[in-house]
Amino acid sequence: MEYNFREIEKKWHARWAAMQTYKVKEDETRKKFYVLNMFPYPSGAGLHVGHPLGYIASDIYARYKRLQGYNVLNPMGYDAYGLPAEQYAIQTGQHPAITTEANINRYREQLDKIGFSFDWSREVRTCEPGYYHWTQWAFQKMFKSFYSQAPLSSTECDKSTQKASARPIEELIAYFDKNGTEGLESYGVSESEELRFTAEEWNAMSDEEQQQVLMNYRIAYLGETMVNWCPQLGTVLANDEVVDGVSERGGFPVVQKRMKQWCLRVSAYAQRLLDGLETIDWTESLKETQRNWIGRSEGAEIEFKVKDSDKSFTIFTTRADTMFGVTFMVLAPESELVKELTTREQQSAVDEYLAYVKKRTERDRISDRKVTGVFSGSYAINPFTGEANPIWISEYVLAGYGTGAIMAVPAHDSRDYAFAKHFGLPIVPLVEGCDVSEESFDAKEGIVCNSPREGVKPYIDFSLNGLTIKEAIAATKKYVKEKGLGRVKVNYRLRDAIFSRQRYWGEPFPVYYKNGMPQMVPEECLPLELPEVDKFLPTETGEPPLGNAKRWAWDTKTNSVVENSLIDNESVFPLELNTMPGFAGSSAYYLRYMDPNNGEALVGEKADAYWQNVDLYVGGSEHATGHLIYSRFWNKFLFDLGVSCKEEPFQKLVNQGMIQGRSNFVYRIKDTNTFVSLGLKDQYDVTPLHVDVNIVSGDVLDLEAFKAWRPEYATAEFILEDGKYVCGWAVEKMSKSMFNVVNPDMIVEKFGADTLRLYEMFLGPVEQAKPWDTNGIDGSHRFLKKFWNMFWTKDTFAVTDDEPTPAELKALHKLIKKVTEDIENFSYNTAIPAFMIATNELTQLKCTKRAVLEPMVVLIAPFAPHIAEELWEALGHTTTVCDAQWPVFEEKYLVEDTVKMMVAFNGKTRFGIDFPADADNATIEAAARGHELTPKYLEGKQIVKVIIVPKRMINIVMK
RNA sequence: GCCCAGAUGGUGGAAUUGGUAGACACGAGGGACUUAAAAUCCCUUGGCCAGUGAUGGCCGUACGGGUUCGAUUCCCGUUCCGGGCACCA
Repeated sequence: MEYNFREIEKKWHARWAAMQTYKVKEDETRKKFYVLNMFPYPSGAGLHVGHPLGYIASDIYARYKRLQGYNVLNPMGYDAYGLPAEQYAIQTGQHPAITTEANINRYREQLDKIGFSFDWSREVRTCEPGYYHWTQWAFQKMFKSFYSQAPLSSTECDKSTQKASARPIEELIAYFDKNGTEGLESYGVSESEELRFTAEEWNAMSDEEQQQVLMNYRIAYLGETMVNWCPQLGTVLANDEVVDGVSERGGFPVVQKRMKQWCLRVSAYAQRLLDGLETIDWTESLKETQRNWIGRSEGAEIEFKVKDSDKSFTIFTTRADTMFGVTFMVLAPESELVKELTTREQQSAVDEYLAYVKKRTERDRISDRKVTGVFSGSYAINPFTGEANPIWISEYVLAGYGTGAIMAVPAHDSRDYAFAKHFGLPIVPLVEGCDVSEESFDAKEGIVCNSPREGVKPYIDFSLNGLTIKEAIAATKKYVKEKGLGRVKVNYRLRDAIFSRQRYWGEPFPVYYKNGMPQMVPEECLPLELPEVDKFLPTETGEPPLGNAKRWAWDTKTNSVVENSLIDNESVFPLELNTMPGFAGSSAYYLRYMDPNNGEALVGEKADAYWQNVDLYVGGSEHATGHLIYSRFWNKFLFDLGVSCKEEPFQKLVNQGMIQGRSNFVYRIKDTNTFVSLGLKDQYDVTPLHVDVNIVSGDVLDLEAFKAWRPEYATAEFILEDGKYVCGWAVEKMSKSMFNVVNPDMIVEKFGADTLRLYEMFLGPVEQAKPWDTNGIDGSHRFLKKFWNMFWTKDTFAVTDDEPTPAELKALHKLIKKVTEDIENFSYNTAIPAFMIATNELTQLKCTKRAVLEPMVVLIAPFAPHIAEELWEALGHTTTVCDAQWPVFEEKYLVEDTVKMMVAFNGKTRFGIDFPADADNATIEAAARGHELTPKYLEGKQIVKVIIVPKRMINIVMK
């Protein structure tokens, strides 16, 4: 019987669908296992062979766990909101929903061909109201929450034992009613800026004023901050969406702009996001990337008074030990202090500088890092030395980090050093023996000196001289705290996430505006559905695309969406025109899969308690500082609310490597239509041109297909070598423009899904980036044919019930051991060779025993499910192979026949003779010592020592 | 600049936690079958040297050292490639 993969695969796809083989239900009697892929954005280009890599890897694991008896959740869905569909809509007028739907259908068709064990009954799409209901709901919950280290009701003594958590905003309001902000800092309440008011002042505020104040504390808040504005995309972007100063999508320039936007107080969770990394099983490099992104730094905030003024300001430093080396101060240009501290004489110079800074884009700042700055005219008094230091303004200080102001210590900070050299400011070294004539000494090592300097009358009774830097940092912090000069502070690089996008194709905010203040659409009215618009571009007045919607106003009487024309700001109010960013919908989708059709909650308590969190998450590492931070934040928030029972959403994470394209080239002789083969190209002046890899086979060009490929090549002529045209090749990103995209459909059509699955796994470690090379696929296909042929003699099914021989059982159990270990370790690329070896061995043994072949079918089922099903059925089973039991490895079948003796002498190691395997170590050692069994070339030499090494080898060292 | 991960044949990659480096596959070469092709099967395939031959010897896991009877594996230094962060005070 021939291995007819086309029929087999078609048959089982139909049967799996009809039997709902992969549908799962919560089952208290079985242990759960949750496998998840990062859900795809359905792009118009469809899948290429790189996409399914992670899906195949996780599918193998899911099927394996299922065969081990676990109740496996393996869902799939679509991250359906996104820029490409909207850009396409702008160009063509086609509604993004239609484009997205079409793309999803195409994705589904392609995915189905590969034979995944997804439970499609749990499919989610982020753009469907039933789904984004819960995205909107979570946003509202964040609006209605604030964050603190301890409950505001807790007393002084139990504060430290309380947990940091999101809490209802009512708790904060009650506190303000009673205390104002008095004592608030001791609860560690997260805030945008530090506010001070009394209970009387609070109670005297108007409702709007109070709402304004609460924005300072809400986890989802409307904040006026510097944002990354991308004019070409017409929207703001989050930090992780900006790469090298240009937008991640499209590569358009990004400028800094002060705008009022919805933000999420991700920074409140910075410490928990950092701590949580210790509890999860991710790669070290990914954790490191997140640690860098969170960027914790411990330091001190120290207050500096302004000379001849009652003003003062605070700086942040991690080098409190360098207080005696401060020679000037620097403010960020965007700092509010600039206005306050600029003197009349310097006003015009400062204005000029601010204008210069404003017109520079992020990209300019990165590419052209020159030293710029301007003197403000004011001086600050160093609280340690009493010296007056000039206050400068420079773009090298960032407004968004620390306090937007620094103390400059040019001797020990390279940036301050460059600035001091450029503007001729003094440099005072503080470390014994350091040379600061050419560059600053930034290392945190050495012995402190000049603190205070000799001959300078110390302003305060304090000296750091003779201490190590570390000791000096600690001593200074302690002193600063005791004397009330400042406080110990931890800063994080992680910023709050900008949550508004000036776009159409995203979740609408369930928010309307009354007197300019945002109000939440009542929870029971969710979801607030995305309205229809005529145009997907911004309005003429520059409003976001939702400004084009005719029906986009909120009637508080009927609690419904009504025509804009009815807006009276009495009972009908304008709705929010921004939409949510891409990461909104992807931040909690793993929870929705647990209970996708629940109309009452994001996830029901029972479903959440059963599935808990994702055991194995597979996806690309490009989400390290985006999705994987946001969804950890989102989940922690839901954990605080009691919605999610686990603080970390993804226990183990595997990053699949990108599959790169392998491009092919033809070489055209300049100014001709003649193409020369690779080996002869150096004899001519040639231009390499990309050629479609689909008309090249084994680097040999199909000449007819090439002529037909493009009209201009119809008359092409060729200079061949050995009668063939050989193409050059290179590894590049897989992309349409390089003509190196390989479509999985074509592979499936030609070789079958099982071959594709096997080959993708065989290509190399899942985590590693590797080039796709279709040439090697024959090997995987040949293997499946061999595997199939073990079961058949001509057209009869050859499996017998005879007792297997020890050699056959050994081959089988070697395989069970290897495959089980390799799946657990995610190293499928080494499991597949084991199958090939076992198949060859058993074929040579002419093994047709059911006791051997049946477990083989189960072993291969995760990798090649279609062929496994077909053989399983042929073996007489009425249930699918998915209900089989994973074979159990038994050591007793693996006994080696012999034990080797290794002999080391004269600096070389040699293998000696074999002992019977059942000889025990002592016998072998005694025999070796007695010289009875040593080979003849060791005659007369003396045994120095005998070492027993793993694998039961005996190592004898001779002299 | 800082942090992380790497470097093995013509190619993708193996090597159980220090124990016969190059599994397995591709490619290449040779052969069998065939009118021919496809398919299938068999042999060779890291380099150098010796031998008619079975075979034997030397070198070899980016480079230079070290530890060890023994190092792709552990340690120190260097080079190169990839990834992350980067005026974050």
